[in-house]
Amino acid sequence: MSPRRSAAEALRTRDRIIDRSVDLASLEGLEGLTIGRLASDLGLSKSGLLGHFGTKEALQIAALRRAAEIFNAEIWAPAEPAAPGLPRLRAVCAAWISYLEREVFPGGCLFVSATFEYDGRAGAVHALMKRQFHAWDGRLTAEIRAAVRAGDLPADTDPAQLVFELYGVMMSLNHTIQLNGDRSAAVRARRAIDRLLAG
Amino acid sequence: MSPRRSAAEALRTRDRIIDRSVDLASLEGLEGLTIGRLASDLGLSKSGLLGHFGTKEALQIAALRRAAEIFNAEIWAPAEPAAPGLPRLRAVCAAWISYLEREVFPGGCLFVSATFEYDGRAGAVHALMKRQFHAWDGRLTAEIRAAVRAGDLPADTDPAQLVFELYGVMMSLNHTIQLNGDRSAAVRARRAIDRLLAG
DNA sequence: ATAGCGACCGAACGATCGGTCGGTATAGCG
DNA sequence: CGCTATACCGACCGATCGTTCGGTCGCTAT
Repeated sequence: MSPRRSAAEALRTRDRIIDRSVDLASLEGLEGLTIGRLASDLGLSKSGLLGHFGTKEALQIAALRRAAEIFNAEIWAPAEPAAPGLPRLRAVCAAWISYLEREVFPGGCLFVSATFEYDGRAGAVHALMKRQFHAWDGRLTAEIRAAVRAGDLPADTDPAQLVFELYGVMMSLNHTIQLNGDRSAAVRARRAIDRLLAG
Repeated sequence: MSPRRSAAEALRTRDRIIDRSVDLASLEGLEGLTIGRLASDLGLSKSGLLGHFGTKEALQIAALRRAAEIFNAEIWAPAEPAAPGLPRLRAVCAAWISYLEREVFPGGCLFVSATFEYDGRAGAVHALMKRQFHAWDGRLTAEIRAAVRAGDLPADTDPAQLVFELYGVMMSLNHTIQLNGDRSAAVRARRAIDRLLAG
């Protein structure tokens, strides 16, 4: 049926596969993502699709990387113009809540579901996820420290403690939106963040 | 090989199946729980095992119910003797943190993973989970209201807001323990709770 | 003593899983 | 133009999924 595509078109095909993988994985989980379903959704054969990645694990990793790019574009990039420290921290949290509220991923934040799906299992997916969370920990911690230096947060602030609580708010928001379909929980998240970041 | 067991032994068999299901589901997810794996773990045939429940969905529901019993026994029962309101609320949170710290379920709180696994899907499992969360919401809300009436929490406390933030702390704790194996995060959870419940 | 219930087994079902293989047709390069 | 690299397909693999079926055998009630 479909003959060979040009290199440029092949890249677009690969792109479409990853995009659809991210959406499907957010709905069904990274493990529930199946090659057959994905192929039929995109009008490809399983073998043609898998040719782009080799293994399912490689596809999962590609999806996770793409999700990280989207996350960065949604949360960190908009906050970039803000001044380091508390202003940027506030911008990050606002973008984060908005990202959950708008359901950028149809089944909720892919990292939240993936971390609870893969926290126990070993393997490349687990390792990559751990690295990604660690990177975000680092970025958040850096901003918190800057805010403390600037006097915008109390001097005795424990960055790890604050990061821990920030994650909690975001996970609870993701949970409420996805389980109960209650997007208005975003106002509760904003209130919680306001209290956490009050100087 | 194994002949028929008496009715009492059959109940014990059913019990063993459910117990093992809860553990497996906390590690692999309610969907990753497979009949074949479960049967071979317990030295049963797939058909003999499934005969107790009929369908996989019924087994998942039995596992979820059992998990709820354990959760109640771990979190609510120990807090029962405490006075209604803030004392009981503190007891509940302490037991909750301890339950996560001790990893009562080997793969972390089954409800946390299950809610992120099933929040999108329709079906009996989703419905049951939603009901269970709703029940806990109600219990927590009742204690919070009692604490407000007793003057142990500020009069302008929004119970739904507090429940939202309590869930966040527990989810973040579960995440940290399971992804990073860092049980010491329990001290961060206790600090966060102390601040949330400070009069 | 015996009939029947039911817990359990072993074999098999169709479906689907991730993955392999050989072939085909074209795009890009010489 | 011809050559090669490769994007893709269709057929197929063994394994495993949840589920069904017929049969066996011990417990229990008569």
